[in-house]
Amino acid sequence: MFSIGKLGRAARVKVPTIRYYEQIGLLPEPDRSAGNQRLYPRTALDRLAFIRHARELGFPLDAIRDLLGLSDHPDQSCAAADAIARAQLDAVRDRIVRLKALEGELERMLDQCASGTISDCRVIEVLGDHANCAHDHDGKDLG
Amino acid sequence: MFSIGKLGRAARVKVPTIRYYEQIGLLPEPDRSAGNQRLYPRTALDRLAFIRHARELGFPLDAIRDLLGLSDHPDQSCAAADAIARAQLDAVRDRIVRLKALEGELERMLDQCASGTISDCRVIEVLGDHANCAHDHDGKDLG
DNA sequence: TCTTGAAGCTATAGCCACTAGAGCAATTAG
DNA sequence: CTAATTGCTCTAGTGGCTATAGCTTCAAGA
Repeated sequence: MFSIGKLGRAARVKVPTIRYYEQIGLLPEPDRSAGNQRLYPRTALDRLAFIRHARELGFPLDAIRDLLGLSDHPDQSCAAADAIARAQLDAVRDRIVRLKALEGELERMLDQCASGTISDCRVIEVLGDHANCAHDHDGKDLG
Repeated sequence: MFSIGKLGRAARVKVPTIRYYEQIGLLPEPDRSAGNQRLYPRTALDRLAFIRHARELGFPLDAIRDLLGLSDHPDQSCAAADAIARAQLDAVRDRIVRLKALEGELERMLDQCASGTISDCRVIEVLGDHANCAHDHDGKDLG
């Protein structure tokens, strides 16, 4: 049995994050010690490591909830898990495309800056006038 | 003079967002009509367009606040504006690198999925065991 | 056994940049 | 004049945590 701190170190997840996952129902409520402290079985480590790894791959917690549900039913088809991962891959690719457009725009803007005064600063000017831009940009990647 | 709705349409910014920008001090409080409705001068459109464009380029509102402050002082050096834009470019490049690593990991995971049952699903397995991974990933791009 | 410090507990608030909704007042088009 | 649209304020919610306050429990050393 692990304390929450040991579990957190083992899975490399911060203690408040574990409590948060419990609060939103991603981790089951564990038993408590006589002094009301959480005591986790070994299986909690697997589940938490799964969550952490999926988070590192950018899956939102809702998708992780689904994946955890699937992993509890080993006999079913993995088509659903595949679909979730594929959606995540699509989302990641989408963000890369948009960020590359932003990168190009910022590069262009900075290339034109002659480091003079604000009044002839291309950075400020470009920001003030969309017509200076090469692309459209839709601002959906501003986390 | 614009109503808030006309201003929003002109700058392509949603009305509640304009009120939010006012609330956090990014836009000055405008005069009101006899019936307490906001009335904006033409200059508000420039300022709002500037904000929207900077947001589309991924600048956080705090950086935009600084840029707006700079654009109000056209005689100063544009070095500060340049630095803000450069920091934003660095941040964008950083996110692209991390997202590409995630993309590769997800691709590998999906390539290995033979579409069988959950019990031999590589997607679930890879998520459960970090040792299957090619890279480290640090989970800092999960917005 | 006592003590001290680390680790645990709950509850609340904050982060970013909005978005949604309730319930009402003002304006505008027909 | 009426009905539709737009506006107003206020509150709460989003995602995924993180931080703080004020308390209790536990583990290790003297």
